[in-house]
Amino acid sequence: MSTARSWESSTPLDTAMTAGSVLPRGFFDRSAEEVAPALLGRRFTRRTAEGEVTVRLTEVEAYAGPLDAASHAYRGPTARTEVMFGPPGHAYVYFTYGMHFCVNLVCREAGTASAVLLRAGEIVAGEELARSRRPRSSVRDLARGPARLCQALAIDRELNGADVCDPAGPLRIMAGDAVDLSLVRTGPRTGVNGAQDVPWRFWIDGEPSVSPYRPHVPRHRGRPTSDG
DNA sequence: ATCATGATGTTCT
DNA sequence: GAACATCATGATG
Repeated sequence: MSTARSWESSTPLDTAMTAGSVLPRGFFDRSAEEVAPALLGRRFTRRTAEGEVTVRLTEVEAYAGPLDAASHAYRGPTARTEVMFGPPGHAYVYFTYGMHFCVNLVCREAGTASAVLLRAGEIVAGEELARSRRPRSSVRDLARGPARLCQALAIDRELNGADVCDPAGPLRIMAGDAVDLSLVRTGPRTGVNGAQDVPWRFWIDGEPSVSPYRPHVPRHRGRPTSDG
């Protein structure tokens, strides 16, 4: 088949790298659906003055550009999506639902919008700091979901555009630790209102930190009613 | 476990 | 004005 699981043929670009280095920018210079499964299992580290928190990525989602009705970049560049149209290897952070942030890693060359949403991870370092940021959360739920992950890692709009391939930067994606592709599962994306059938959600089989699948349900804001 | 709903502000129409 | 790449909470099984 020409279409089935074409991402499986992608080759790791970091086999010769040591565990302490970041992924090279070239890793991101290909389509989001190729990059997404290759990110699973890798370490993603946030540094602040308080210390570092690291997650092992367990769930991601790919978004393409103008051909993907679910992508923020579908209708062309705007002030919000400017970073998505920029060079690869940078963080696209957006604010949603009036209170949450989500983070993507930008793929492909400048001018072509494509990105991978980081949906969930397992905390592997800095758990105490992560718990202080989400004091009511169980350990399992600390980074289980895209907005929770941003909370645990203290990611907000200040990090929009941050270079995740910069080894000295506040956000780093590390080389190494990729999971074997035999452990990768795929399915429809979560929480999107268009192109839901594209199987561009990727996760590691059996991981407790993977978020439960919910079909998207549009809801309008509650209105005051005249009868109370 | 699932389901329903309120919270909240930015972006785009 | 409506939608939003969501989460916490409370009800229910």
